Amino acid sequence: MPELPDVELFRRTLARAGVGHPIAGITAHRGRVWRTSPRTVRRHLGGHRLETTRRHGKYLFARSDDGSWLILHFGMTGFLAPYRDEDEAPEHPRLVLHFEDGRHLAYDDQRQLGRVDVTLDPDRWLEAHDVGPDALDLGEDALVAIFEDRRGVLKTTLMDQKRIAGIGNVYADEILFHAHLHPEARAGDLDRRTLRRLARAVHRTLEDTLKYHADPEEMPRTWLLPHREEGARCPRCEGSIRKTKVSGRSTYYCAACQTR
DNA sequence: AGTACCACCTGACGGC
DNA sequence: TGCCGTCAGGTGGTAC
Repeated sequence: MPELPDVELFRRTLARAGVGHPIAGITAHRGRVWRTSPRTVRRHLGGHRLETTRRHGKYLFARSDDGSWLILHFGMTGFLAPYRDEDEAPEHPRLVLHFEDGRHLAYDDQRQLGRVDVTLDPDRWLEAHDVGPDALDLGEDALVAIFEDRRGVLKTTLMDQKRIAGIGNVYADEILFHAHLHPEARAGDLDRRTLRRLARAVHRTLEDTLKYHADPEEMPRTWLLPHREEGARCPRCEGSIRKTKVSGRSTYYCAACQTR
C-alpha cells in the first residue's frame, strides 16, 4: 500500500528519527528485499550518520556522510518504525539501524516485496531503473502531455511508474473518483479540458492525502477511500460503488458519476 | 513497442 | 478443527 504520500511520511520519520545521529550498529535480516549485501550497507552506514533524505515516487533515499545513499522501497507491507525498547520492535524487521544514543530505526517488510539498495548517485539509479518523474514534480501541462500520449486505459497510465512515479492502486482509484472519470476510460477519447481536470486531481489528491497523514480515518467522508467496498453508497451521488479488475488489480469506482 | 498477465511473498479469511 | 483456494498489490519478467 505505500504510495507517494505514505513514502513521504516515511521520509519525514526517517528525517526526524534518523538524520544527524551516529549509527553504532546495523542488523540485517536475510530476505529477498536485499538488492545489495548487508556488508555493503554496513560499510557505508556503520559508524557514519545520515545527512539528508529524499523521496522520489515510492522510493526513499538517505545520504550517509560518506556520500553514498541508502535506498528503501516499501513494496506493499513495508514501513519504518523508530523505537527505543526491544519490546516495541516490529515483527518482521529486514534492516535495523542502532544509534549511539540507544534508539533504533527498523525497516520492516513482512511480505518482502520491498527492497534495500545502495547507490552513489540517486538520479542515475532512478534512470537505470526506469523510474519516471515524480508525480508532484510534474506540472499540469506535463501531466496532460503524458495522458495525451497514451492510448491504453487511464488507470494503467496513472500507475505506470515509468511515466509518473508515485501513484499506486489505491490513490489511482481516488484520483479517478475526484476527476469523475471511469477507470477504463481511454485518454485518447477525452478532450483537453477533461485531461486538465485529471491532472489537477492528481496533485490535489496526493497533496490532500498528505494533509490527512494518509489516514483514511482523517479523510473526508466525500472521499472514495472510506467507501472502498463493493455495493457501498457513493459519497457523492446516489450510485453504488462497483468493484472490477483493471489490468489485474481490484478497482473501485462509482458507475453513476464516473464516466468514460 | 505497447500492453496484459503471472510470479514473487505472507497472512487473513471464507467455504466445506 | 483444519485444510484449501482466493485475495491483497508493487514490481519484474515474459508472452502476446
